[in-house]
Amino acid sequence: METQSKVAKKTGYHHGDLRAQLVEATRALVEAKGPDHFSVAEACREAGVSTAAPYKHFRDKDEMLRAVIWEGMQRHRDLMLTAISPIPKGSADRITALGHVYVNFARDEPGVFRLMFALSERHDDDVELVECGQALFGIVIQTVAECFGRSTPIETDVQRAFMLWSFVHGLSFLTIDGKVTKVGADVDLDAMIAGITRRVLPECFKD
Amino acid sequence: METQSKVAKKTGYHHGDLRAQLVEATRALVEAKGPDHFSVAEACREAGVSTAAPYKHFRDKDEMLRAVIWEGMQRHRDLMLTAISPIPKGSADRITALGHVYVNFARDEPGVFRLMFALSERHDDDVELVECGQALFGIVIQTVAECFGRSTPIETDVQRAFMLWSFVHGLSFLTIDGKVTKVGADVDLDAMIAGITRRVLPECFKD
DNA sequence: TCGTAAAGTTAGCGTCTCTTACATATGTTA
DNA sequence: TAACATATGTAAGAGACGCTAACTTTACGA
Repeated sequence: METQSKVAKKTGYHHGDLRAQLVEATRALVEAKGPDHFSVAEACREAGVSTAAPYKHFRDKDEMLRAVIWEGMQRHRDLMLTAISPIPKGSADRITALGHVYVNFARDEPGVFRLMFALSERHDDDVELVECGQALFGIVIQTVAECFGRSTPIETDVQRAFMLWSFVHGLSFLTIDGKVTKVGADVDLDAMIAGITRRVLPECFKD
Repeated sequence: METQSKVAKKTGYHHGDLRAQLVEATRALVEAKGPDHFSVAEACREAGVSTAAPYKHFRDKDEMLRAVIWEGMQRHRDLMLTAISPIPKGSADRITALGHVYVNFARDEPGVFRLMFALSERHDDDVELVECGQALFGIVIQTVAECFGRSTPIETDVQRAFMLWSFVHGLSFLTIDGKVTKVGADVDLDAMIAGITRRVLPECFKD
């Protein structure tokens, strides 16, 4: 991840990189006020330009949000790959590591997380984003397959991966929506993820 | 097209029940255009009244949405209770039945479902809604406890209930966001729910 | 029958998105 | 340095929306 606003060299009239600056402002606003309370005008104020400036870099508001989504997906993918890289292939620890990254990302960047998944109806036609999402799920499938000693996944691997995905996805939403605390139960996220991994991939825990 | 509300009797100047008519119009618009593309003005057009009329019945736009959320929660709860009532207490079938109701509700009313859970940040202070959500989760906890022959749930029941909730919650979102089809795998929702129930409550399947 | 409150209306303010027309800075070419 | 092309920025405004204020119509009980 780049620290755009710092790198950006303002040359007086021209910004060094207004596009990046606007994306960063958008991301910050989405986090601060929620995905549906973001306004282009406010992002402009933040970046110190007029309200028309963004339209030299983005077609419309949705394209600004898509840029934020795209960067978020890249970050998410990098975090996942980084998390599993030191763990030996075939280990179920890789699965729990992926689960932690998933939930942590949601907790750290709830606004972007929502944008990436919950509010993506209007971004379905963006091929790049759809492919990015598929790649993300592909990592999970691959990791599950490796737990069973397969280099190419079979159907049951996909099913198990989807089960795991559903679980951490739901857990993420319940967490960022405050349902965890609001429900009276004190939920241990780590134990939760470990528990579900053990239940979905019991064969990998026969030690 | 006029929304023919069931109760509303138009008496010329006054509506019979504009409030109910507006809630229904709001619900329909939320379903049709998504929770964040709903506008008060459009609901007014739909109901055939001026744009100022809603403010005699609702404090603001959010309160209109909250009314939709509240009705949705009531519907959701009724569906759950109806689904488990014919199934004997203690049967794990009750759990799968609850899971089906959950996912089906999300699939049938994705807009309201999103509103109820994903976008409830601003509605957290509404005590009535929070209690309604707690009651909903309470049903699941109670049903899990019954599977173990307990009438009052213990901590592990809560943990298991939360696991199940996380799963169907995530499954619901992935379904309505089209991730199920977009991911290449053909996912059988029924098998998915049955599978997770069996994994989270294995003791109940020792037949 | 009259007075009042409830439930509508119109008019309008401020804000938002996004477009159009125009202005300014920079690099290249001569 | 002059002139031009390109990239970038500004100013002004159309149209939609949320919401408020003040006025009007209707229902209903004293």
